[in-house]
Amino acid sequence: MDEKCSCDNCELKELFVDSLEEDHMEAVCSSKKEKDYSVGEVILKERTQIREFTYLKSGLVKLFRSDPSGSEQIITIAKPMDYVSLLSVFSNDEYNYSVTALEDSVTCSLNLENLRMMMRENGGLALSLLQKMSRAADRIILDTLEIRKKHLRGRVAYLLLYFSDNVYFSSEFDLPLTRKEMAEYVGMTTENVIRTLSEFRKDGILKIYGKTIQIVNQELLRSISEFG
Amino acid sequence: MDEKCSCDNCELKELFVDSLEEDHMEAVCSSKKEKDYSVGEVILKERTQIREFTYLKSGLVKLFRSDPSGSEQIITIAKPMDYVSLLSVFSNDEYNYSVTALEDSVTCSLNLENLRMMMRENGGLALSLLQKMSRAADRIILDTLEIRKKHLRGRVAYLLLYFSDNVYFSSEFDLPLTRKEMAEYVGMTTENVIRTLSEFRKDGILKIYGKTIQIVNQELLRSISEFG
DNA sequence: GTCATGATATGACATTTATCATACCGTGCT
DNA sequence: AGCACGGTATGATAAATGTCATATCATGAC
Repeated sequence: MDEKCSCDNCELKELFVDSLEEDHMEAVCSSKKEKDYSVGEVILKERTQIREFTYLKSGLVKLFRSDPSGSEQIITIAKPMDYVSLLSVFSNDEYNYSVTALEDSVTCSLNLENLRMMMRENGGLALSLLQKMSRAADRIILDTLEIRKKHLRGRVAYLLLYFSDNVYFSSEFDLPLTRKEMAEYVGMTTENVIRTLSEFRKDGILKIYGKTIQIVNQELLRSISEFG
Repeated sequence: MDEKCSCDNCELKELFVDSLEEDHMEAVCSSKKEKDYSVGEVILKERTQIREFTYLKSGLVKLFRSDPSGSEQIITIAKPMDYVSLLSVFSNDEYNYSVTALEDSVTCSLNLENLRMMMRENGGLALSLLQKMSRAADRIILDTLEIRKKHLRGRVAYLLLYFSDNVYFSSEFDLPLTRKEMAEYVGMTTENVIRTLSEFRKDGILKIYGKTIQIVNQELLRSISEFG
């Protein structure tokens, strides 16, 4: 909750900047709600009313669905600008997925009705937003298909490379997920995630110190991800 | 290819009707291209330039991706109003999926640049379209997660019920997919699709006459789909 | 510090699923 | 008619994956 207007250093501003006149920008800025979350906190919960359009300013989050039986499926891991609500904000009354923070995160929310109104008045804004959200949905669909094609080793490799290439930009990083969550993301059991990581370690592909992963043989990991 | 304006009986018209003034509606109508496809024909091909916004007026299509290795993954089966291009039209230069007709189908295409322009000028249209496309993308994501949770029997049951409940509205229908395509959709092998169908027949759940399926024990099929 | 708890780890085993071989059937082609 | 071809079908077997049991380790609560 920031009283002053902090939109100037918000990455989402680029969407609005060409689209909105100054006075509208003021309106956006004054109605927005910024919130801080620490690791593990729930950002939003499935089956609750959608009243806001939420996007991620900083941090890392997981989107997931939970079963009556208690099991969870992770839909995607999203970083800033990957997560600008999801499509359902414009087609559903209730969220059909939950979001929790994997790292300390900051979100910013706009009143959904206001945003709809702005979009109606300003097609350029609508189009920009559509494009952003399309990219996110596209990535989810393609990633899911990609993962489904692979065997266990390929799935784990894919996930590790995702973090290395797209989130941390380093061959060494701290996993933001537990082994269980990794399993929920790529659709396998916790034991098999652990086993596969151990195999990679034994094969000299990784060094593992608890949650810290160091990718030693990137070539090999990449070829396992693509097919192995 | 229709010379006269046939938009009056197009289901998509509802999107435009409240949004566009008469003269714009004329523009849409005159620039649109309607095309007929018969079973098996390619409607669009992945890795080709996106120049049009395409939606399905009638028929049934499959969206799929193909591998260098030759294997195909079906992303979704879509009927009219399920398929209004896909999100990528607004975020990509090239299609990342192909579409072919499972039944005789009619598509209608608008020039994408024109549509963009209309959306920029008319936020209401943009918002309506966003909503339609959101629903489609949402369904793909949720279906994929749903299918991933299930075992073979559950997957086949789910697929059969999809056709019965959402496409043909009858307990007896002709499968628009080969067994191989069913396998490509739900992520299993052709042999196992066939085997599972045979099991269902032996268990008295289905009657099978080639491509014609009759669901005899719907209760049981439904419980297998949910979990069994 | 001790305890409880959940995460990580590994092995043995059961189950599920894929692969390979083979056969049959229908359709279109000549 | 005869043939080639792709779809359907089934069984035997191999491979991949899940389940269950158990152990260790780290962490936070008290």
